[in-house]
Amino acid sequence: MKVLEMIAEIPLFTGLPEEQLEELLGIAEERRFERGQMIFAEGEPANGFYVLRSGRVKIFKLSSEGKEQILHIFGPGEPFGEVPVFAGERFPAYAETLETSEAILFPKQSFMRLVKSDPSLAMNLLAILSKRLKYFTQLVESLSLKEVPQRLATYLLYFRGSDQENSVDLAMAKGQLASLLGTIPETLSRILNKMTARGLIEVQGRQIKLIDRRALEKLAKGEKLLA
Amino acid sequence: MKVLEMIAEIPLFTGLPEEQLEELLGIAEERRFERGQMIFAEGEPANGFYVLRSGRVKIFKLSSEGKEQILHIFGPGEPFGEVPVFAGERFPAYAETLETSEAILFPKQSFMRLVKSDPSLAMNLLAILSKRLKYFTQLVESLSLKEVPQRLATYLLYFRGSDQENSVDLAMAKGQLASLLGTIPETLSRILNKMTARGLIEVQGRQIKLIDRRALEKLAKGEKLLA
DNA sequence: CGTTCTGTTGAATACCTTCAATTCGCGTGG
DNA sequence: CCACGCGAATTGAAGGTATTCAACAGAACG
Repeated sequence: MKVLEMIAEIPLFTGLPEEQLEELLGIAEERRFERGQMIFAEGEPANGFYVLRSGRVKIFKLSSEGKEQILHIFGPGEPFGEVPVFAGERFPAYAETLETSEAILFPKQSFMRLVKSDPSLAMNLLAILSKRLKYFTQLVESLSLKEVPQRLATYLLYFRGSDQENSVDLAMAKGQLASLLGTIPETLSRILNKMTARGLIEVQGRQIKLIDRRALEKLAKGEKLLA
Repeated sequence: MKVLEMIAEIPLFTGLPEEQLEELLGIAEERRFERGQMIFAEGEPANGFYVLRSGRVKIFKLSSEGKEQILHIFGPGEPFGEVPVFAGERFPAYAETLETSEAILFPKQSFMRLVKSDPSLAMNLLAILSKRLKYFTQLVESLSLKEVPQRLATYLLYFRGSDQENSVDLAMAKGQLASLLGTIPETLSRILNKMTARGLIEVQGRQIKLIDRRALEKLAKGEKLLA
C-alpha cells in the first residue's frame, strides 16, 4: 500500500486512474543502492528505467582520459534512464548515486504496453522528455557559448532558494559542481575566489551567499567582470 | 492528394491509419522559406511545430557576443520545433533555413488532440524525442570532453556515406561546420590543414576524402596524433 | 588521532580564439 | 567570356582562458 501511494505521487504518473497505478505497481521492482554505487553504465543494455524514491543520482559521461561531465543530477520523484526504453537499447550515459538511494525499476516491455494503452501517461512522458530537451539546449549553450564564470553565475542565480533567499546550498561536493559546469575543481576554486574578492559572493563550505545579485546577473549575461 | 501522400511518408506518421492522416492533413499548413530566412527565434511563443518537406534547416543558439552554436541540421522528413508543443510555450532556440525550403506547420492544439487520441502517434513521438536526447548526450560529450580535432574526426567518420564510401560531402559551408563542432572557421581551417599534412584526409572544397581511416578512428577515440 | 578524500594554490603549458590581412571562389553583370 | 565584387576561407601573430601537474592544507570519517 505504501508503494502504491508512492507511485501515485510521482509526477510522471499524475492523473492516472487507480487501475493503471495498480498495474504499474504490478511491474515495479524496488532497488536499493549504496552511496557511490553505479546504477548502470553507458553502453549497457537497458532492461527498464528508474524512478528515484530517495537519495540523489548523477547521470554523466566520461572522456577517454577519465574526465567526467555531469548531464543531470536527479532527486526524489524524478525518472531517469528512459531514453533506451524508446530509442536504442542501451544506456547512453552512466548513472551513479551521490547518496544512499532507493529507486523503482520499471521493466521496459511491460511499461511500453502501459504507455500504449494510456494516452495521459504518454502525454506525461512527452512533457518530461521535452523539458529535458529544453534543458540540454541550455546545457549546450552554456558549455559552448559561455565561459566558466558565466556558467557559474547562471547556475547560482538559477538555483538560489527563492527570490528573497540570497543563498545557495550546493548540496554536492565542489568537485561535482565543477563537473556539472564542464570544468575541473581547480578552475572552479579559482573562480569562486575571484568572485569573493570582487564582493559578488561569500563562500562557507557548501553554502554560497549571493551578495551582489546585480553583478551576478551581468556576469551571467556575458559581461566580463572578473578580468 | 499530393500532400496526403507526403504526410504519409513522414517517419513521424508511419503506421497511422488513413483516417488520422486525413485529420493531420486537415490541420496542416504549408509554408515556404527563402534561403537564409529565419523560421522562428528563441523565446518566441510557439503556435505549432514543423515538418520539413524540402531543403535544410539549422537549429542554433546565439551567445551574447553573437557566436553561434548549431544544435541540429535537419533535412526533408524531419520534424523540428516540437519541444514547446509539450513543454513550455516558447521555442528554446533559433531556426533558419540553409537553403530555400518548404515545411508543413502543424498547429499545437489540434496536434495535441491527435496525439492524445492515437497511441501509435504518441509512441512515434516518444521515439523521436528519445533519439534526440541521445544525440544531445553525444553533443555534450563532444563539446565538453573532446578537443576540436577529436570532434572533427568523429564527425567525419559518422557522416561518411557508407562503410565503403571513403568520402564525405559536408553539404554546408565550412563556417557552418565549425559552428556545429562548437568552434570557429579559423580553428577548423587550421585543423583541416594539419589532418591533410598528416595524410589523414584530402580536402577539395566541400568534399573530404578519408585517406587514413585507422588514424581517424584513433583520433576520434582521443589519441593526440596532431601534436 | 590518523587516514583518506576534498579543496586550494602556484607555475608552466596547451588549446583555442581574436584580430588583421590576404587569398580564394563563385555568381553576376558588363 | 571575362572582369568585377563580395562573402567564404585561409594564414600569421598575439593573447586569453582553462587545464595540467605538483604540492600542500583542510575537512570528514572511522
